[in-house]
Amino acid sequence: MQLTIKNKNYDVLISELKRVNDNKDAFNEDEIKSAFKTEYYSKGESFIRTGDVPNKIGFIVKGLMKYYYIDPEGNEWIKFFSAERDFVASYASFLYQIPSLYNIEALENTTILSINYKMYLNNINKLMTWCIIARKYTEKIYYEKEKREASFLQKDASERYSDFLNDYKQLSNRISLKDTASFLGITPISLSRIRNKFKNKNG
Amino acid sequence: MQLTIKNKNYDVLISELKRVNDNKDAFNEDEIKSAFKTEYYSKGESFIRTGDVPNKIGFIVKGLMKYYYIDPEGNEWIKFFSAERDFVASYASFLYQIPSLYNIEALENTTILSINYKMYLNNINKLMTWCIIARKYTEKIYYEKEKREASFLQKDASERYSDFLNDYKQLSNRISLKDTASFLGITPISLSRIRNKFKNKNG
DNA sequence: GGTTAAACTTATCAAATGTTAAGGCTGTTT
DNA sequence: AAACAGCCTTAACATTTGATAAGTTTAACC
Repeated sequence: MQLTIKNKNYDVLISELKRVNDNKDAFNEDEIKSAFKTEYYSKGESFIRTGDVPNKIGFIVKGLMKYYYIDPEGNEWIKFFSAERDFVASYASFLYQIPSLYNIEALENTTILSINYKMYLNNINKLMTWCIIARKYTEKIYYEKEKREASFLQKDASERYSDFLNDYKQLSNRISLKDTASFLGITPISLSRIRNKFKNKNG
Repeated sequence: MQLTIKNKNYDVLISELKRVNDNKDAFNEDEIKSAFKTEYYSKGESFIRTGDVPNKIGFIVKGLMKYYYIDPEGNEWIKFFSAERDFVASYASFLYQIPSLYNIEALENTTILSINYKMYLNNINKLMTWCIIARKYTEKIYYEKEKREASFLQKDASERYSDFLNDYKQLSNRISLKDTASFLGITPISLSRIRNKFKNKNG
């Protein structure tokens, strides 16, 4: 029974890897199973803590996680959300094996498949397919950062909120106002005001 | 004579590629010369224009370029500066072969070595070394975007300006107030006020 | 040398966002 | 049921930033 569930988890990962690799059959289940282990994180538990050197990358089978910085005043600033079929990692810190600049924490009970640094290095340096996948993943998250940069440069908080509702349509109702504000780089109070304006405009 | 100059240009590129590739000798001059062509851009000329599908990536031998969005009101918002020994590209658009979302323009007379899309694809898909270099380059610019995201989330304009002076020590006096403000996501007037405050504090 | 255009500064007022404080609502704990 | 904590809203005031306008400096051009 447990085995069946685990196989399903691996199926999700394999189908995602295949998709990224242009649906070429470059992986078999045994390869994946030996590299990735299943882990569970309850709501509120951390996948990575600020200051730790990350030793793994995860793939989310089910659930939702937030990435956040903590500033000198102790405030959280969320840089990213990851949900089903996303990878989850303090990526730059993992690559350079330096302390993570941010926490990654489960917002819901979350199931992941994780691969450790040693296994990652073996794969990335020896297998062209893995290198392609790693590069494409990096390109994807780079593109997301680039879009986010553009919105910080050009748009005010109202516009960024409006974009957030579009970009994270399905996810946005799983995320609290406080966390949404944190993601937008404003205070919860400011976001509450913005919502109020929207309500008055559209109602 | 011209040949000598060109060889020097290639030397800079080769040494940079070697550095990225952990100083392994994976390139020879002929390989590089057949892939990269020398181009010159005068101050004010564009390397890529908004809306064009980028057909090349450049390596700056000498000079300085700015990357900028143009918003609906016609204002420039600078996302990045590239100078000597940097690659220069509308990278995401180049990779996906979609129209560039921003302009890249020379702030000084600039010499680059450029590689076109076809040549890039040949190399990236066949040669492991190129794949590694492309991945590392992507990782590097991703890391820069990540730092920039953190500063937009956590810091106000004064702090961002102060960080800019540190991060771009050598470059900052080659960049105008207007362009600096644009890079920081504020108006030139606002930056002028911030400078004034700094002056009064430290003088 | 004089003209012009662009860059930079300063001032004033308006709008957006932060800060502090208070109160309501919800779900949890005891 | 009562107490409590966390989330959300609202209000009042302070600060930051934007918008407009005017004036100065700088640099380029004729």
